[in-house]
Amino acid sequence: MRLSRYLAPTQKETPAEATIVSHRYMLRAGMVKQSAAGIYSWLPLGQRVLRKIEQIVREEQDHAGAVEVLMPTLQSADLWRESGRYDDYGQEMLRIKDRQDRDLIYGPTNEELIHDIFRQSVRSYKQLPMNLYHIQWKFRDEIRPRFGVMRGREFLMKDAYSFDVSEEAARTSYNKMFLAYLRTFARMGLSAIPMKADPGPIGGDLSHEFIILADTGESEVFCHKALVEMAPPDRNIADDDLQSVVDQRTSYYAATDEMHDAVEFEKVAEADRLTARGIEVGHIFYFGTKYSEPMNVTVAGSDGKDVFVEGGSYGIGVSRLVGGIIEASHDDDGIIWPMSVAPYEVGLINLKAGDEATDKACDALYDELGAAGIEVLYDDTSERAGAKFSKMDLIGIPLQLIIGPRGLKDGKAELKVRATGERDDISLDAAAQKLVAMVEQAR
RNA sequence: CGGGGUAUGGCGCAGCCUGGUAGCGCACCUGUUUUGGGAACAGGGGGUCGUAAGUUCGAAUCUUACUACCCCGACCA
Repeated sequence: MRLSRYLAPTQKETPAEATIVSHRYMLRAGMVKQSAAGIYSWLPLGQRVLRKIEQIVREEQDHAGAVEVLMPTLQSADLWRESGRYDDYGQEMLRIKDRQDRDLIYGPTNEELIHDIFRQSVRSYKQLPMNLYHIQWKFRDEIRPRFGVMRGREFLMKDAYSFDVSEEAARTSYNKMFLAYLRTFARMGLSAIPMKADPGPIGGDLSHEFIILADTGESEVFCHKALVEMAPPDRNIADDDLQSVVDQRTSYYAATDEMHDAVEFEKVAEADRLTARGIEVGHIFYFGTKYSEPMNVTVAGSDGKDVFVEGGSYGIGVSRLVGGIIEASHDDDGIIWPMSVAPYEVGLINLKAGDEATDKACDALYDELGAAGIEVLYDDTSERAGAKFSKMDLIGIPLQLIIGPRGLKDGKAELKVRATGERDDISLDAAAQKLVAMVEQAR
């Protein structure tokens, strides 16, 4: 993409309302624009990151056997009356009337809707286990939205819902999601720690929050240090082995402040204790028949008798992750995107736009990298060099190729790694090949 | 929802107390000199001062109501 033809309204100054680093950088890098309290427009750079995160989530859900659907944002109030949550959910749920005076709600979550779909379509235990997910905008009318996209009112969430014929089978579904989540976050460069969680209003008795550590996190967390460095689990684990892998991950102490047990924590060797702040990026629940009973969701068991299905739900805050990743990966100059979610993989800086030789060299590399499938943000504007460097660092493009007349005389360009700040001369002829290799290795 | 605050060009702010028809920095446009880490100079464009009503010869400025947004708290993906 040529920057001269793009919408990336970066700013030198920090907007007054942003108090945390991810919000500041998202506004300064021109990724989002606030439209109302807790509601944002996603500008091109933000939209690309959002889509990349969404795609990683999708791939890992698919791989874990979940099946994608898409449910609407608006839902009939009747379904919520059936589950009993129309009255329980409170003012966080946005209620709307249509022109016929029918009650609608803007969905804060989708348990009711998915159970309705399921009960109308699935009749037999033979079709189970089944896990349906979608990635859709949610609305929760928070008392106080804040921290940019970290606690917005409208947010993009992946929510999956598992259906099983027995509690034991449901636990297998739960474990699959548990491990898929660890892989999902690892692919975004995040170390997410599963922590025992309070199931809250969703209900049930088995629940974990996935927390990434960041100084600006909303909750205080306590855990064993080993969890931070733990490698993500293997992608292919036999069903019979799931429990032992999950057990290995949950055997260490890890809890948020509301579930914290100081006595248990004391049993961890002092050098291994970690107290930090964290951001919740995922939350999984097993809730049994909490919805299937009131909504009469049954399948025929192997004995021919109907049984209530055992359910679980699994959420990932996709739009929150955009902020979360920035909180976890930035410096004083701006964002440092992991390659997997970067809006563009390579930033190409033309230090002297308008100079024939420089333009020619840059244009050629832009074409070559594009042809090789690399996503390039090409700064072809006539700004000064310093402004271009600052902007590219602020936006956080992981690899930068800097081309100016000075190096060009010797057939050289400069390759800069955003994360480390390292800059090396590289021959112009070898640049494309080298970049392709680096990008592919880091994807 | 309780407490506090703000609203003036795209962004950051001054002007308000003491009423006289809007200013600064950044950004934007033109030109010149520059040109490797957010250049300098000169010229220029852009604002019904959140909305409505009131007081007044005259309101960004005083009064009232409303709205929006931000911060702290309780609540939450």
